[in-house]
Amino acid sequence: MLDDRKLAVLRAIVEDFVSTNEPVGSKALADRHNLGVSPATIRNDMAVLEEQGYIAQPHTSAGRVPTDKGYRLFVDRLSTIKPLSAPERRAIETFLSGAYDLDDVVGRTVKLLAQLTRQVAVVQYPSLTRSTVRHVELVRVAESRLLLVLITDTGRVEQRVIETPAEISEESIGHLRALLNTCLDGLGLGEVPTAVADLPDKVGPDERPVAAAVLSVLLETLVERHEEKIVFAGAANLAAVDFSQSLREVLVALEEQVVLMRLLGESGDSSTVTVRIGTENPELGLRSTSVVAADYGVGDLTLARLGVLGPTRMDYPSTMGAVRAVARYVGQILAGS
Amino acid sequence: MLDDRKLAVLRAIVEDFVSTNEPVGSKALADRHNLGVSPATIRNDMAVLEEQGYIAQPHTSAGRVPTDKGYRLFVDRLSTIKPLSAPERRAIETFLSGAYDLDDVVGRTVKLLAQLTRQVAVVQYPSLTRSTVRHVELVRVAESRLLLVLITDTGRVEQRVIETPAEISEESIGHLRALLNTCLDGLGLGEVPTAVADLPDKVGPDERPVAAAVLSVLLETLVERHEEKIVFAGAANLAAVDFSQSLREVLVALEEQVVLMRLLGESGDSSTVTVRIGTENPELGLRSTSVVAADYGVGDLTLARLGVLGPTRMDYPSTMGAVRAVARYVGQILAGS
DNA sequence: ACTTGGCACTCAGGAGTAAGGAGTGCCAGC
DNA sequence: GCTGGCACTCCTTACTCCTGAGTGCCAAGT
Repeated sequence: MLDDRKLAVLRAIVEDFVSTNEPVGSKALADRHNLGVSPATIRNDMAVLEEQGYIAQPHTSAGRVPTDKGYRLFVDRLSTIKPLSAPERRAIETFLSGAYDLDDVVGRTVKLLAQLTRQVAVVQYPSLTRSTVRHVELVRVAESRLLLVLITDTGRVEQRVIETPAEISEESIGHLRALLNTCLDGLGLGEVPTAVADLPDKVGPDERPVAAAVLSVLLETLVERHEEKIVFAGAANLAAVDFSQSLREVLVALEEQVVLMRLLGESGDSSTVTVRIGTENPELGLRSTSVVAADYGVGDLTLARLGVLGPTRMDYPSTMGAVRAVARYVGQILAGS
Repeated sequence: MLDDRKLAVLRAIVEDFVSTNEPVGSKALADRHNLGVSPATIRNDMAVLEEQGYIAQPHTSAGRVPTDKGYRLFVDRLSTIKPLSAPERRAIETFLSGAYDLDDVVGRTVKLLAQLTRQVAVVQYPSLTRSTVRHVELVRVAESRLLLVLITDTGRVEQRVIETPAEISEESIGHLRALLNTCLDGLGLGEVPTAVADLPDKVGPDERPVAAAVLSVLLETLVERHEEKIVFAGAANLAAVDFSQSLREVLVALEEQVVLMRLLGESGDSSTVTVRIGTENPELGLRSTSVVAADYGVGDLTLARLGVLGPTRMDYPSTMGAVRAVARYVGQILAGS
């Protein structure tokens, strides 16, 4: 249906439009790319491409602009992910390895990705549900107040205050702490609820109310934090490209955790980097943006996702390269800490 | 120099300009406010006000617009902070009291303030240096790895991993923990360094290297986290008002922690709410924005600052009211937790 | 059957012009 | 010292015209 030359024309249109941000015409194409044919021939090809919905013209006598469908074809078949340069890789590595806790890793990652792509970067915190328990700590902070600290293997630390129904001895706390740790050590957080279900039966009757209180807070922590945390950076980069009046809509969307969540989407099945273009996007108001996202994790374990949001008119090969590279390095950093 | 009527005229100009965003003329003033004089008289007053630098006209034959100096006079002498309505207060209270840890309090506060003022809200995390130690915890997470958890009275929890030079027994850890807590309990964080200086001398020779390692990490934590964390929300509100091309500059400034820091400024000496207008602002690129900020804290103790950033053309009385109210409620919430 | 040059046509965007109107400054009178 | 009147400024909007990039189509060439 579309021969090689027509595909080459489409690729050229995408590339030119991305770099110039202006509708590209047949003459310009013939000049800048050596396709070996005359503008008239290109015009014929363009007519076909337009008929098939890959390109469109803003108004009758203007050049052509890729449609979402056109970008899709470009991403799927006409481009390859562009790896970062060696200096860029080194820069990423040194910048990320300077981080000293999870917050810092995530914070640095999102800034880095924003800077690298000159777009808005979005990073999801490593999922709690897929981590395992490294340690549980109980600390008495007042007569009838405990602090529960939950440390996971991904470096995440959750803490919650527990109001106990009665005063408790240091002894009881020690007992409970030991019990919890033997019970939970190394368990996936998803398994915690079943593992601790019988905890109150294992302690003496005096300690039972306290154990129950601890338990309920522990479970609550797992549930409430299930709504994952997610951050973004680089909003200023939005102002650079011309988003006309929809800029506001984009900013609104960015400030809504739930929307960001949906934006990154589900873990991609086959390829490492997934791309969602324009109207493929679930959100209204983000119809003119694309999202390039990838999973990151330690080894085979996927922990969360990160990605980039920008105008549909973006440099996909480079952006995909940056996202993939950063995802990998974050995984490495997390594995090492 | 400026009689009462001229001040009234200035006030009217500020109010009208804030609500309409258009240069205000003498006729409109006479109509909308009943100043009891004719447009011609107002014109004479306006000429004086302009000569003194309180107002300016964008071009000959346009209405007048307040200058930074004019806003300053308005804020200082012509307006009073507008208290929030009872429903608003209730909404704040219920919304904030739903928070369950410090991160959540700060997160909710910044969103709330942004929504309330329809501008960009900025909240600084409670200062570590002014808090006191509530509890120090040492947890063994591996053979030669400790986790140091520092809990302050403001609910802030800092944790750091310590690589110990040698293996250590649970016993030693317990000893060190006890020592640290008796040493530090209730102390201001600023006093910690001197208080723990002689710690290695108090333990047995075997434990000395471990104690030293713990100590250095503890001090490091205090220092590194001194660079305060600060967050903002409501960037979308910027897009609503017309910032022309400087929007980008504002967004850039917002993403820079240091700039945000300077923006909130020093704790105000006399009044509760401080206002910095336009060029009074230290940052280039924020020349057309104003910052309304206030301290918040528990009781007499100032913990940090929060505020709002918006166009110089903002509703100062309402904004100041919102900032003051939110600051108070955050203090209450922190005191209660 | 495809490619090519030629040509008439379309239409967005900029320049130039004109009318309208809001607002001012000044002056003379009360 | 306030007020109405009046001439003047100049921004804003609307309208027109023109230019040029780009197209679609056709007939001729390979």
